Amino acid sequence: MSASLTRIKKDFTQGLSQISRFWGFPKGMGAIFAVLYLSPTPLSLNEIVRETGLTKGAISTEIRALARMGLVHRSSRLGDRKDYYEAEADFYAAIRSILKERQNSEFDRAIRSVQGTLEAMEANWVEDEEWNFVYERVQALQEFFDAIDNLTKAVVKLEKLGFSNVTKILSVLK
Amino acid sequence: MSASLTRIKKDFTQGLSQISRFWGFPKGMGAIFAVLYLSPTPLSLNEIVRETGLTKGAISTEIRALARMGLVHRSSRLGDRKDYYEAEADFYAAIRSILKERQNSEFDRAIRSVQGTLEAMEANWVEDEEWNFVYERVQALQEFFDAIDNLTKAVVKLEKLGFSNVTKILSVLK
DNA sequence: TACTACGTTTAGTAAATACTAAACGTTCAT
DNA sequence: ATGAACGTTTAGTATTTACTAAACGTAGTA
Repeated sequence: MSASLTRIKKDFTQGLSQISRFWGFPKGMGAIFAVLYLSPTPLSLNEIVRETGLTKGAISTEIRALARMGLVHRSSRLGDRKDYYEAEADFYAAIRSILKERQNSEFDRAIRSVQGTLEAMEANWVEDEEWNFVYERVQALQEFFDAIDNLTKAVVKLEKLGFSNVTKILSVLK
Repeated sequence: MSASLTRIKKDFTQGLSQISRFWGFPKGMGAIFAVLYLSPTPLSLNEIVRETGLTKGAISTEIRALARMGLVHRSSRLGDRKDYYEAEADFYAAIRSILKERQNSEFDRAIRSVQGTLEAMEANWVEDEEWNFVYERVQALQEFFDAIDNLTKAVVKLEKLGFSNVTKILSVLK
């Protein structure tokens, strides 16, 4: 591999690390994805260790998260005990996968607690100005969450969220 | 204020704190927003201190971030040195505001670094199989980022991203 | 002028998170 | 069976982030 290619890869990896951190993920996660994304062939765990400088343990746990999000895929070869990982190169597929994963997450638990607040108020109603105000506000938030939820569900259901769909959306929003 | 209303507010605040953390923000930020969101009247900094249990300093810095995102608004009253804060109740407006804010963020810097990688490769081209592969991958990522960027720009430009627009999008995606 | 009621900044602390090093269990080869 | 090459788990550490307490600057008030 040429010297400049090594440098290119390093820069790119650093860029993705920052993006990863921006979205609240460990920067190592971005680095792992970057290394896999730029590799023409699937890599073993130890190869990722070599490329990223992280330890096996860290990679083991973080790559599981990446796999759960559908950003990397694990595969194994016959007669080879190593696991191999490769990056998902279709980002639209990845988005759908991430949204799907999100459904089971802590986020939805919190959203359901808002729903719960609403139900608790209805079950034990108090006729009071402030009570009314609070109820309306909580209800508005819940409706907003519902809209978002429907949107993500629609996206997840698409067989393919491709370029064409994005442009379709863009045209509607014009 | 009735005892049960206090409890309702506390539960709700806790829920928003978790949602805040999920999105990578301090949980205090969610708590501050929740308190303002459920308050019929704008609150002063010291009132927020009382409601959240956080200190002035923390609230001062975090509320500035909230204001930058357009999630709260600061106002002042004549003959009153206190600042008053109220929550933005229109979440669609808030989303647009957040996306706008994002433009100047660390995220865009990182994205531009991907663009930079691409340009560096073009400026110093090497005819090589792996070089080609890497170039195509980086290019694909950059195109993806562009699509996202256009999407957010379109949303920001809408005079109002309301419920109706969301349903419009939903119908296109069907 | 000094005093008070503010919001902000700063310096230090507590808490959460990412990561390392090493022990562990499993599978396959000898 | 023993050992080597794996991925995983765990316990501890380093780093980052959120937060507190207190000093500070400013503007209005007496």
